Amino acid sequence: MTKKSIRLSDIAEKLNVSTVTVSKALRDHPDISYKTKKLVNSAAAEMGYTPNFMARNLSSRKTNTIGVVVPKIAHFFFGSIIESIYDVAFQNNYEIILTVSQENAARERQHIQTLLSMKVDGIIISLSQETKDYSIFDIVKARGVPIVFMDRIPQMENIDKVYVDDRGGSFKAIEHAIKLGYKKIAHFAGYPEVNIGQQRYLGFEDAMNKYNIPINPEWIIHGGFGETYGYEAFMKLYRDNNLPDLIFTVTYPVALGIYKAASEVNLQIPNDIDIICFGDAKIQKYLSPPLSCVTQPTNLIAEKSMEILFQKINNHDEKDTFIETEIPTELLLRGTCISCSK
Amino acid sequence: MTKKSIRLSDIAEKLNVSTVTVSKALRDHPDISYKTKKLVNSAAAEMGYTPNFMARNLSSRKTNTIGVVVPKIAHFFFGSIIESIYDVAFQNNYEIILTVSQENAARERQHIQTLLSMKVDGIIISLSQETKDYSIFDIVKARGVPIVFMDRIPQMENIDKVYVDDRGGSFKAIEHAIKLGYKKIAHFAGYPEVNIGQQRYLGFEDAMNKYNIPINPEWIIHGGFGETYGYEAFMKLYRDNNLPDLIFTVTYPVALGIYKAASEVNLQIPNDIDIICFGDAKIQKYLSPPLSCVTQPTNLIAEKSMEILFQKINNHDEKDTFIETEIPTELLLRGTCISCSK
DNA sequence: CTGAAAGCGCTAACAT
DNA sequence: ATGTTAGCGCTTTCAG
Repeated sequence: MTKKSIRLSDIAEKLNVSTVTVSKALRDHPDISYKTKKLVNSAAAEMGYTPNFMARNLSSRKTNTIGVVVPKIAHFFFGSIIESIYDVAFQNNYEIILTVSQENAARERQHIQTLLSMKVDGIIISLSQETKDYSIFDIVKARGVPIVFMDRIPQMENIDKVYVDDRGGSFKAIEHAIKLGYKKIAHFAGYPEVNIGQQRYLGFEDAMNKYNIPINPEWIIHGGFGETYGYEAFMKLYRDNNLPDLIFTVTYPVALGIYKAASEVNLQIPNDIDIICFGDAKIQKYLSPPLSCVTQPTNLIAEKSMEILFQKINNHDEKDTFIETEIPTELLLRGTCISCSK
Repeated sequence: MTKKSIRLSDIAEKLNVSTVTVSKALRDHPDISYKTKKLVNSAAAEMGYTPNFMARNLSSRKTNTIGVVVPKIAHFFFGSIIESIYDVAFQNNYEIILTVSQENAARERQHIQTLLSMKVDGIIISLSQETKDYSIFDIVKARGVPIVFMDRIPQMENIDKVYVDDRGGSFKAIEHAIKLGYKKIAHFAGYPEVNIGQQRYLGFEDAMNKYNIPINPEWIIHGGFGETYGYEAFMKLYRDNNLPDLIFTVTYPVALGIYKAASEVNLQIPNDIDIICFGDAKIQKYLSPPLSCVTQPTNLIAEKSMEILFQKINNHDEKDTFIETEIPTELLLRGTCISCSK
């Protein structure tokens, strides 16, 4: 069994003061004299005192803890975002309770319940790709727990959200490609029900329309956000002998799938088939050729989300104003989509 | 302010029973009749009851929570391990408190303190690369909190640990290379103070010695575990006009740095310079050529660590037996180190 | 099978 | 500047 740890009262007894004095001294409360504080602190250090968060939180009703819900971890985008969130939390003396939905809506719901049980001070969430039922968010709201939606956001009114300029970023990529001379452009579009799938498609459409390039419906392929989908979608077009000149993918793993497929059927990137994707990952620069993309500044997404959350946690008067932040993207050209050989 | 949530006593009052009855019913305690349980459960659901973890844990002295400390998140190896840990935890109804040391020893220490404060039932840790002071682990031990060391383990006696067969894996890789005909083999060896650096070096040495191949000290380069180090170490050898035929790297990011450097100076992999690395990452198969490696089965590492931890949490009698598990590795040959053109 | 009493370790509010 | 009282919401005895 876990050994009994030192309590406030143990220190108090030893010093012949009350527990309240110790409690206040340890928290640097102005009530307490410098001398007493020093005494208490050294006794605490000497005795190896560690505060009990459960007790502290129960009586203070403040946990200094933020709950985070993400669909995945072992993925560059979410990995980077989580790392930034941890950095910001650490700087502000907050702890993170990280939960992973594994793209599963039921699990996501359960995690949110747990976070409420844990009395987190606020929640940051990026939705699973199958989340349709938003009722849990009403519960969160009813509890008065601030929640910020990040990147994968629900179609709801009156929420705080941070997302990248998916539509504008896609537009930039396609416009660039068109100016290069590309006309036969396919889009591997992920799930249209998820906001990022939808918005990125719209950006694609905007650009095609602006330059009066017809969209070939056979070249708009829906599926997921992963490598397998990219691989298979490519193979289908290849088998049908219906390959475009350029493929714009909704995420970089989808592009990775195409790299694999192209190499298997001995097609050269970027000459035989060119690619550009949405989403930045360090590994792209090690690919051959290095993959060009629309960047998603993960650190900005994380920092902005945390900033909004802290604001909501600290100013409860602002309960009825909602903050919506769009993070700008940039076109990052590497070894693909830099010229058109067609 | 966070709204007041439903309490046990609210349900009790409504049902005209005691809070104890409600508490027991909700936890499916055998004391309570089926009829009462049903009544309580439906009332709880209807009223939107969420248990308060703080209160529950404070009185029960069990948190069903495991603390995890890792050096990084946005890294394939740790990302995968963490994901597996979350899976196992979820299946066993445990929560994870994940903390990130960012390879910083002071931060790591502070995180461990926090986990103790949070009264986690157990800890799983992979050390930062600069951790030298092990005294905090004595505190953990004194508190009676089970702790399992994983992959990056300290040089301590009487601890539970899980690690991959670094030495044997390295040996396998180098032996394979030698049999291919390679003799001029360099090793980018990371930090020799960290166990993985040390063991992987020893495996390299074992193989070289077994086949009587002299080790060129200029080709043993120490540094870190990241891309920059790989890049710079390679560039140094290149500038000195002192390149080997094959480089064995301590991690895959180091190999990535070499890919980048080689491409900059127009050297072809694997013909001009061949590579093999320790550590598997999905992206390796998308490199050109696909990078061969010694695998580290992340799921096994995670599962085994959790298994040991649960065992320690549940059987406190086994306090003085320590479990040491070595996870076997395999050689995964892709596009490098598959023939020797020298 | 049910409930009354006590307390987990801490902090907030109110004295002194 | 320090202490007293009360209570956070729950579970654990132990009595009925």
